[in-house]
Amino acid sequence: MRRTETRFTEGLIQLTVLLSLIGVRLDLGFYSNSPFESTTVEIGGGPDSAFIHTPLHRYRDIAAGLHPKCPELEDEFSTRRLLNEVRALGSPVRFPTRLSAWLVHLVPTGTDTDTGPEETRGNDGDGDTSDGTRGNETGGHPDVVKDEEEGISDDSPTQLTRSSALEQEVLLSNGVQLPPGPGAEVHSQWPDFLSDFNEFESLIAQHVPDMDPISYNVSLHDATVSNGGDYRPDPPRGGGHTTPRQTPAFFSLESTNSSNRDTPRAPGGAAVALPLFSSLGNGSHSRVGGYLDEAVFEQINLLGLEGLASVEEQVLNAVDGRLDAPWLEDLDSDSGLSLETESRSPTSASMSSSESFCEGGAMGYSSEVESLFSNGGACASSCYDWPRQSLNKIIWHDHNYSSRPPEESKPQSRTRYPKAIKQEVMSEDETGPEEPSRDERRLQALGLPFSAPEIVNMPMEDFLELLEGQDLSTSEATLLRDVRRRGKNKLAAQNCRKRKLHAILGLQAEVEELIAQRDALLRERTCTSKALSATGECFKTLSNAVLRQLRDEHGQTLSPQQYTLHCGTNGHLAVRPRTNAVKMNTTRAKTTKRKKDKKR
DNA sequence: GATAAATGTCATTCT
DNA sequence: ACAGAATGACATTTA
Repeated sequence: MRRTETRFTEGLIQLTVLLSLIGVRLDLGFYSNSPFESTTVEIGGGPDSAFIHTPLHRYRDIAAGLHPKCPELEDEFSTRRLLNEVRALGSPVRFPTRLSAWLVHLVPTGTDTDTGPEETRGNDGDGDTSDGTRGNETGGHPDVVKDEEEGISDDSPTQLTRSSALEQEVLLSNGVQLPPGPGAEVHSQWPDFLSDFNEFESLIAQHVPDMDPISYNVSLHDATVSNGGDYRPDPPRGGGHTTPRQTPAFFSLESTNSSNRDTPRAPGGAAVALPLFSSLGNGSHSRVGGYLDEAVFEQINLLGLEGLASVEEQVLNAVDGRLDAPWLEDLDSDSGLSLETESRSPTSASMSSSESFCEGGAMGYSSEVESLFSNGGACASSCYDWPRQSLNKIIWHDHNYSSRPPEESKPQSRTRYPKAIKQEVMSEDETGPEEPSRDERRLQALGLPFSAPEIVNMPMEDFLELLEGQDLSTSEATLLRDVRRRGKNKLAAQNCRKRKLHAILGLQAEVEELIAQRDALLRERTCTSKALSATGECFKTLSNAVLRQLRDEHGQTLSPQQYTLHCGTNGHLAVRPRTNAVKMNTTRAKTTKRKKDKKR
């Protein structure tokens, strides 16, 4: 019977928490790993009994984030603090790493291909020198490094100018010749592409660090580059290799029917290379290194095939999403989402109970909850309207529930309960001394020279001496024992209620925190999705532009409807017929679309 | 007087 | 064995 009651009541608390979450699972699992588990009284013996029968004061201690007897518990909160620090590092939406990639080489078709440019041969050589030059890619470009560090300024006009200048410099060093031709209008679009490519850069950046900035063999035997634009000066041929500061990484553009990738130049084909000037591998790796993996390339390939909105719109959406992302502020600010709850709770916990109570107790959880409402929990508070007033009203902090003299405990109780406050004011200031309790009256009736508080609080030894030395009758001794027992039980009941209240508040605050966290994660996901979509659109546009520059063996342009650029997981760019890709990706696209529809 | 909240008390379990 | 803490349930007090 007793066990059932305990299970029921504590189960109600859990149920309340779970219901409050509405979809958010409050995982109290870490409690089970807590050192408290060993001290938990396992009455039922069932698999969940360790949790169910955990006394409320243990929740209190856990919620406070610190337990004087179990400092190991801090490990669990240190994990949260670490998470907070990681999240404070920034948003995955804005990738600080600078990366520029563009088509540098226009290979004339026909006889010119036989005397192919130096970089075609040099591509192989670049691989030899890449290791030594790679580390200087960004080191030689303080501006780029600065962009990496600042991260947000890389789409500024000056950045584009710098990219163009750097591009020319590399071209000169590579001896790339760009004959003027009718493709000028296409080349003039490169700065725009590069600008739009900002989002895409970071995606490639995730893979390039592991790849030597070598020039991959150009095996585009079926593809050539059309005549280039005239916006770029003609660098001297045979310029040799790249300078140490600007080691380009060349992605191979290869048609899928190319049998030999390693062939420097396939017969009848032309070489084309995409130099990748990257600030990668310089220690200033993207701060979101873990966000992008191989799957991103698949996403890009998918996105590139899907009909998305215009590039400008996508980019603007991404930018807007970044600028309007309140979750960033949440992460940066000391919001309710802030995991500083753990860092502050110990502070309040370490505070003596007398401090927290005598000074009004408006700290610790109260401030945390207020911060939840004022900062982080905008959505949370709107969706889950916790009664703020009630929260503020009943949040108090007594991390020391042990027995104390009633002279100390009574004011606490009066502070907590308005009725008691009035009672105190009336009794002491207006109506004189407080009315004696029933036990007090009984003691007075017996003529015993001890007050009830004295009997309750005196040491057991003194109490026993009192019983023996006063020559009391059995009933009198029983009365004294009862008075002492009731008095102690009264204090215990008060402490128990405080603990229970505090535990509920702790769980309530935890729920608030989790709701705010969920809200932030949802916003983060939205922003990331926008950024990914924009990146895919950029990639699509850039791919189309690249394909328009290419020619097959018949001198025909590669139609973007027929071919597509494919990002390999190793960083390779390959030209592939679209039919296979469409077939292969259609299923994935449908799956993705179904998922999106489900979310809507 | 009814009601809800606060508080006290009892029974029980556990340390 | 006993004191005392903890706590659910119920009783009492109070506004």
